[in-house]
Amino acid sequence: MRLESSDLKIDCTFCPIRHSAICSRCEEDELVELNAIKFYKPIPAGQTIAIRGDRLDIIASIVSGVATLTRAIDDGRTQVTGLLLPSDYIGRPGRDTAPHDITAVTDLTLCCFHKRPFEELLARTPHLHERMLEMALDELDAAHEWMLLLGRKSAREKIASLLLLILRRSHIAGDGSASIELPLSRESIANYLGLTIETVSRQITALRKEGLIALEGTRKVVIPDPDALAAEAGETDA
Amino acid sequence: MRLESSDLKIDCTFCPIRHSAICSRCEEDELVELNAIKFYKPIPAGQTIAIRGDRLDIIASIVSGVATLTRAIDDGRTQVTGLLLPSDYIGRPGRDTAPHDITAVTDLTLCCFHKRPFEELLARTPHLHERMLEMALDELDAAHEWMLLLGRKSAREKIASLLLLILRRSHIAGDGSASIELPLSRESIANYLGLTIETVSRQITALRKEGLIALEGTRKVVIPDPDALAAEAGETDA
DNA sequence: CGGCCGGTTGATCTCAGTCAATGCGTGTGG
DNA sequence: CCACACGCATTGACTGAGATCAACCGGCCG
Repeated sequence: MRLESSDLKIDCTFCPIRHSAICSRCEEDELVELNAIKFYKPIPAGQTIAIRGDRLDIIASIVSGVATLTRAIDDGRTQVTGLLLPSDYIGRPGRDTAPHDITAVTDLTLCCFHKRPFEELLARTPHLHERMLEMALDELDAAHEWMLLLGRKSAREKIASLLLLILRRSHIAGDGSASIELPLSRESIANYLGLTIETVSRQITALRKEGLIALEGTRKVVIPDPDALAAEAGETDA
Repeated sequence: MRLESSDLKIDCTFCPIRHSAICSRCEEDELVELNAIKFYKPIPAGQTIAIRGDRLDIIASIVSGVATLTRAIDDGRTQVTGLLLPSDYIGRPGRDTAPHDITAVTDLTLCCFHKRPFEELLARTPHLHERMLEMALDELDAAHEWMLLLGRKSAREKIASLLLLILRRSHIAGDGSASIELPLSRESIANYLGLTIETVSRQITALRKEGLIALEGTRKVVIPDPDALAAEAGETDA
């Protein structure tokens, strides 16, 4: 791993992820301790942050930007197993190596901690521990949801589900219609949905021709009626 | 949820999952506290333990038996999102409702805790917290591995991978060959692998005809050469 | 201007799904 | 004790969704 040196330090009070990241349950005094050992790290789009099996001795929250977790089979098949958005974290207390490849999709700002001091702090800060467990369980639920998508949904349902996922996580509560910016390339989308780029392209075109979505350029998607799209996504529930 | 009353209580010292469950990191005094609030509950095979969205106010470790987690779409499509074996746990501190259906596949013995007292204990027992976080992260890794399988592997690779998974988790280290007992019906296997029962059946037959496995009845599988099967599973790594 | 990269579109193929029949083991009732 | 039915698994014939192979388009950069 090539994350070592500190740069600037921003007061946690003004941090955009202050109330949703691993630190969100921390009191002032706990924040001070975290602040003492944190350092920011910018990562350019496209850069590999970790490779499966690599030693990884930091824990880091995503302050801004998007990253992916991927697993691959040696013949080139690849599966994106997770999408990391601001407030999500990278790295594992108690683990020395990365369980997947981690790649910056867009330019990224990370709020990093070296593993050892972080683990020490974790051991005596239940608020931190609590929040990390909660986030891990949330991620687990999201992974299970995605397993349903990968194992049982059609290509069209997969695309619709992805668009809704991104819409929800960017929660720009428009009155009815909404528009989203896809952080992922067609190839990454395919690898996230367990499809090929051609199928992704075709399904997006199909949804466009049916008026369920509109495209502005190749990355911006307008969703005139999210509920109609949800019906296409095979959603029963929230 | 219909888990309320206590039955017999076994001393944790003799518990088969003492060293792998959520309590595995606990000291003697911590075990005493856990013991004070625990109760065992037998569940017959086939019984539904929780339904997605249901109130679930226990945390429970599986002492013996096998259970599945499933997510479903209303039209009948179903995905098994997790296989729970002895030492795995059910329920979530900090969550009131079940995020998936939980079903007993075989007869089950659960070691249960009511949520409130458990959470209190958790808050002042870092060993417990630590272990739960570790287990959640392990489960997350397993889920990501399974996403690779669901999104990218062929039917044959899926079957081979499942057989190896069960072989490994039952770790009856045979010298070379090995045999396993499938806890799941063909239907559950299909729902775990994102296939249909017909495809499962055909692929098992194919592996049998090629001598990669042998069947004894419909549930017992002999694997003469696990490495050869691993090659069919599309495995690069451990 | 030309090449490259990412995306789209088209033609064809194939793996797994669907529909349907059959086999097999177990438990039930005559 | 046998007959039957029911649930689970296997096998076969056919179909179709999505993969594969291939051409093409448009923006960007050298």
